[in-house]
Amino acid sequence: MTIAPRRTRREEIIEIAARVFAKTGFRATSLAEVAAEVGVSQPGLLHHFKTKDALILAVLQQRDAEDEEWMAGALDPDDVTLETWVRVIAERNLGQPGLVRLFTLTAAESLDADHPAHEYFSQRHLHSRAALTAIVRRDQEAGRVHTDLDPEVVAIEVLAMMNGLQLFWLSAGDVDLVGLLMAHVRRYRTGAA
Amino acid sequence: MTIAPRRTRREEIIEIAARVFAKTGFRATSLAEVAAEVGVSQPGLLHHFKTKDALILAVLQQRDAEDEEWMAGALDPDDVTLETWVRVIAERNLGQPGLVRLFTLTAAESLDADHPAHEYFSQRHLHSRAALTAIVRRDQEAGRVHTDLDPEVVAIEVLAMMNGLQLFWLSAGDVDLVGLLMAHVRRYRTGAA
DNA sequence: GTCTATAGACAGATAGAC
DNA sequence: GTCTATCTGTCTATAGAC
Repeated sequence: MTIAPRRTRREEIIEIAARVFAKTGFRATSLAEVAAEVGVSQPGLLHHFKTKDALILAVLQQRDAEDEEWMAGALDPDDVTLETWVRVIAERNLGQPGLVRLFTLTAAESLDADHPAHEYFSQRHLHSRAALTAIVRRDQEAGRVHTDLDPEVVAIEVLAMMNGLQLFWLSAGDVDLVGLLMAHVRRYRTGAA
Repeated sequence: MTIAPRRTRREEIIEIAARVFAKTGFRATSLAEVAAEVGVSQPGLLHHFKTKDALILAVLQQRDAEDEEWMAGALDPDDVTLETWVRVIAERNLGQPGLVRLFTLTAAESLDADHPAHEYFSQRHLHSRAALTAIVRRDQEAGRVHTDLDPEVVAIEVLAMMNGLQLFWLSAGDVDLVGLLMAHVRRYRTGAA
């Protein structure tokens, strides 16, 4: 007899906190707001996360873990190309503006060295760049991407474009996130104009 | 006999507030922090700006006014090209990481409709896109940029790339902001690979 | 595991003296 | 134009009952 996969209160808090932090960021959001959304008292919330800092870190790590799990299901690691990688992420983000906003806002906030997620985002940026560089390099070896391009440059360009377009997309609503990204990425293709 | 251009207290406050808001953003920064840096009491600061909201708006508008004035001196409006426009802005930003951070952080914060600068940044984004689109269109007419590209798409791509690269540049320090931007923009050139 | 109560610090804004 | 004093509200975190 299997036990039904019941969502723990901790998981529930993380999910709701992600939504609330996405609106006003970490620093300007009070634990009381999160607690009210969850339906517990504010000290009740602190029973599950000792400090506010611990909560935002748990939120970010949980989201990364879910993304990683989802990516593993959506893409065969041996078969990832720059174009498939970008498409899969962009299409997923399209349906989750709240999460995009959480990361856009928290990444900017965390530029401050005193921010609890400062180190987290520094590492995240470096890790993203390295991971995408590896994908680009393999595309070049397979003849899919121009070999006279520096793979590290392509990687940072693509990531910058994703972040930058997301800000406009969140701001305006007339932005074709997936279309613009794919059009951009196609220009790295061998044989592109 | 000319009167020496004396900096008013109001201007001094705006300049210092820009620096303080750049570190922790608008919402998480207290008026007391700004006042302490200026060297006045917190009510003394509110004598010059009735509310905190009024202060951030004054800061942003002042910075825009200074940028516009500086641009007018650096570029002949009849002679601006995509490449010169991007180079001039990127090289200026290189020497003002604090201001770049102020706009990066405040733009993200202001995605919230309740933020005092929400409308300001919405308009700013639209205005930037329109202005750069016009420059690209003129480049196309002069044969400097591929005519099979949509000028609105080029404009939003370039702005997204600028914003995105600035975030990495602020985060990591190993990012060649000007070099990466110019390399990107050159790909729109007629005759580019 | 969740609550009430509260400590202790800090917020933005106002009143009124000088 | 700048100050001190203060109002009123909010914040994170803790203590301790149930």
